[in-house]
Amino acid sequence: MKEKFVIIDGTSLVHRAFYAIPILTNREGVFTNAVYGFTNILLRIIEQEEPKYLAVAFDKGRTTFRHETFEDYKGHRKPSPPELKPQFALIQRILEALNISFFELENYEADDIIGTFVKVGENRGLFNVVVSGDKDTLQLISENTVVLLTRKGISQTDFFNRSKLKETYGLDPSQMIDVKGLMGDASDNIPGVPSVGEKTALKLLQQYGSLEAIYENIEQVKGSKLKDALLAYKDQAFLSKGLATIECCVPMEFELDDCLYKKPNYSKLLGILRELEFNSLVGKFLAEMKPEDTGEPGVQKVDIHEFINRFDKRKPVSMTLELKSDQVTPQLERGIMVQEQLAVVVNLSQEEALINFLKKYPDIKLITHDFKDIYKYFKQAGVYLKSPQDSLIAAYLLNPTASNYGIEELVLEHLNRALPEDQDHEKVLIEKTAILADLMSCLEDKLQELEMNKLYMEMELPLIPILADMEMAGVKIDEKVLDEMGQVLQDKVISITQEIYDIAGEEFNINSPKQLGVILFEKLDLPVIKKTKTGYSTNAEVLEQIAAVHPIGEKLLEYRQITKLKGTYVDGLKTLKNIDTGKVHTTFKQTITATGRLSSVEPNLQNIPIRMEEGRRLRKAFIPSLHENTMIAADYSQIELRILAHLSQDENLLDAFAKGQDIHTRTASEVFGVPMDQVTPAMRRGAKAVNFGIVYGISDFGLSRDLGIPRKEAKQYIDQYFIRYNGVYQYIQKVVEQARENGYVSTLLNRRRYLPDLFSPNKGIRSFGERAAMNTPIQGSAADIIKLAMIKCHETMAREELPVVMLLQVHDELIFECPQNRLQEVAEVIRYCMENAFQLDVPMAVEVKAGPNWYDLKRIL
DNA sequence: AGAATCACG
DNA sequence: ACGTACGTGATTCTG
Repeated sequence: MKEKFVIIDGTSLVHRAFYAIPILTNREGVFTNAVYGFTNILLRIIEQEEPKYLAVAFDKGRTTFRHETFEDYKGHRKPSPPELKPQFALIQRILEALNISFFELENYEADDIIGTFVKVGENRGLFNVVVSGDKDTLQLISENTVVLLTRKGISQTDFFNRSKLKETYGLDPSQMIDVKGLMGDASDNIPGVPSVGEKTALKLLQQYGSLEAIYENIEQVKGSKLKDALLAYKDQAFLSKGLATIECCVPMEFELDDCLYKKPNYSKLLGILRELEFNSLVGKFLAEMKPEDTGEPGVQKVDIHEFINRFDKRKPVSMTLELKSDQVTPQLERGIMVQEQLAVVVNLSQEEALINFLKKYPDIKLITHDFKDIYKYFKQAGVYLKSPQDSLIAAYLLNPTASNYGIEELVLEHLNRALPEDQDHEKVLIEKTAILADLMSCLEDKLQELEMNKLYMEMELPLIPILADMEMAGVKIDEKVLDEMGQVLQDKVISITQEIYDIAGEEFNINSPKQLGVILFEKLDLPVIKKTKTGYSTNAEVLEQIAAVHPIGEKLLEYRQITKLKGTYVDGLKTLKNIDTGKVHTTFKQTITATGRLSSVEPNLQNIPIRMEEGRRLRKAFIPSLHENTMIAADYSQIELRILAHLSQDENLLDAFAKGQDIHTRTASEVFGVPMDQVTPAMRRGAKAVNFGIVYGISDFGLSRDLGIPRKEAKQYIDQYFIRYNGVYQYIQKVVEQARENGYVSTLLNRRRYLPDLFSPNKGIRSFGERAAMNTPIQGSAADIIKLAMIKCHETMAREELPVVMLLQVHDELIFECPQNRLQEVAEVIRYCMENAFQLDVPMAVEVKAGPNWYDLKRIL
């Protein structure tokens, strides 16, 4: 078996890939479709052919013509789309990382380099495999050279050797250039003989053998038109043949050994693949990597006692815990601690030693990845940990829109290094824990550089135990309230279901938008108002319009409302209520949102109904955990518009807040040009929608939809708003402009969000990025401020030893419970902390309410 | 797994 | 002439 030399036509494969793969960009807006397609076909060929030697050739420079003779056709090669040039650069980086040699030579085409390699390969007795999308390369076929031709697209290749070529075209390899000479090649700007296509060219050559022979026997050629064409374009035919001939001795220094196929440089490769977001390829290479490829120094595994004896209490300890998660009492499955070369694995049987160790050294500097769980575990065991570092939080701050904050991914991204793959789960855990120290110091450096250290150290880190305490505290649920509501709702569901079936004249699954669509728009023949990707839209907006013309609309709206309440809230809350505590213990996620807000899951307590009275009553089920306690809800009034006033320094907006005016009434007065005392409720409603729109990154379409007014009118509102609040207009322009310059936007406390969408070629996506650029500084700054308020509340309450528990955060409000007899005192502290969390150029107003449950709340401050 | 829908700020 | 409000999570249906 001869050794294989695989020679790849990089240029033609990249072009094929570009057209075959749908547009693809990474989150920085870089086009990657050709890179992706090319890399995939390259890897597939390597896998399939197992080459000993491998080389990739590219065109370079003005390569339109091999021989600069053809005056009439001195045109240009079809220009590459502008997106393709950067992709070539990326591909060359990938090839470098793969340790694959690639070649390009000024003024030569890839074909010529390939021809030269084939010749070298033949001389050395190798078996050559040429891979190309270009039929020109078929001329290189010989006993020891075959060609793999990509078919339409790139997903498949056709194999050509001598006999396959004969079978397909009835010709020998050397005759392929004669074919080109006759028929030409538009994509290569080879003219050929006009009116001669593939069929005619093949027929002529099968008959006569070569271009020369055809002209020697030109009188015998059948068809006078064909004969005339051949004679008229004789010179052009021979020139075309010359153009199609691949040169086999380009002047290039080249050692075959340079092309030896080697293993990739994994860390470099994974770095690039990560950057391009080729996650499936990242996975593929992670899987094939061997531990020795990373050069990771080993750590020494010792038992917990030896660890305690040998560790240095001044130096940080990395820790990861595997916990069976229960919000209140997490169970330890395995714990790992690493300090420099020292590692320990703790299982359940040594739990006590672990806890005692941290009891003894509670101030030890911990490096963690998700400290909240660790804090909760030790708190439950009676140990209050301090001074942590948290690589999860740090990584989130560096890029809040990442999809994955796993240790492996972060190590790849930030350290440009891959963790070893290992079957042994424990080894992997030790490796992951060991690398946290390196990862953390890298993340800290980056935070420092972006001036985000304060945000990290003084806001997000101190927030972790506060969130943990809230989760562990939980909110007491009065199940009787839920049961009663559940029963009422259940009865209603049954009767409404029946009514809907009666109107529809048949039974169907009302929960299925698809089936519902058929009933509404086909059976009942109601007007189709809106369509979704998959069919008819049946959302509330549509149903409301149907309700105006048909009784089924009203019923469906009611059905939706009731089943939502029953399913998501009544039943959902009941299943998530903890049997031991009688409470629901939500989990606050600190690393989910793009803007810096928290999110709440299992259950989500940030979306308990309030807007509709029927749903709002659910809040009666949320009660204080002790009889003597009362619920407190403190919310910021108009925090986002106040932040807008601060950020934009708009005189009108600043003035409105300085005077303590109702902001929507003031806006109505400005937009509709009437005095404040003549603003009607309808005007105020319109102004409120405009204010919302401003915060969201306004469009006339959105506003018109929200208010149910013509788009033109909505546009007038917006124009008028921007005339009256010109500072806001200037600010929004500036934010978007700077976002485009920097690629990111920032909040008051320097939280950052990158916005690659701003650079999308897709206009829709781009406008989306622009609206996000407008909204994020506002929403994100509000998130900053309430987080500061939480810290300030927590600190003050601890210092003053107030008997109050923080239960929930709902974006602009905080929920607490405290003994009824301390209510006034506690409420004052809450309001003070919230109003003074951060100094804006407008006053901050906080409303405090209290009551026996989350529903019956009365204003007390 | 993704789409559709709807609950919240 | 497009397609659009910003940020989330839970449930249900469907391919």
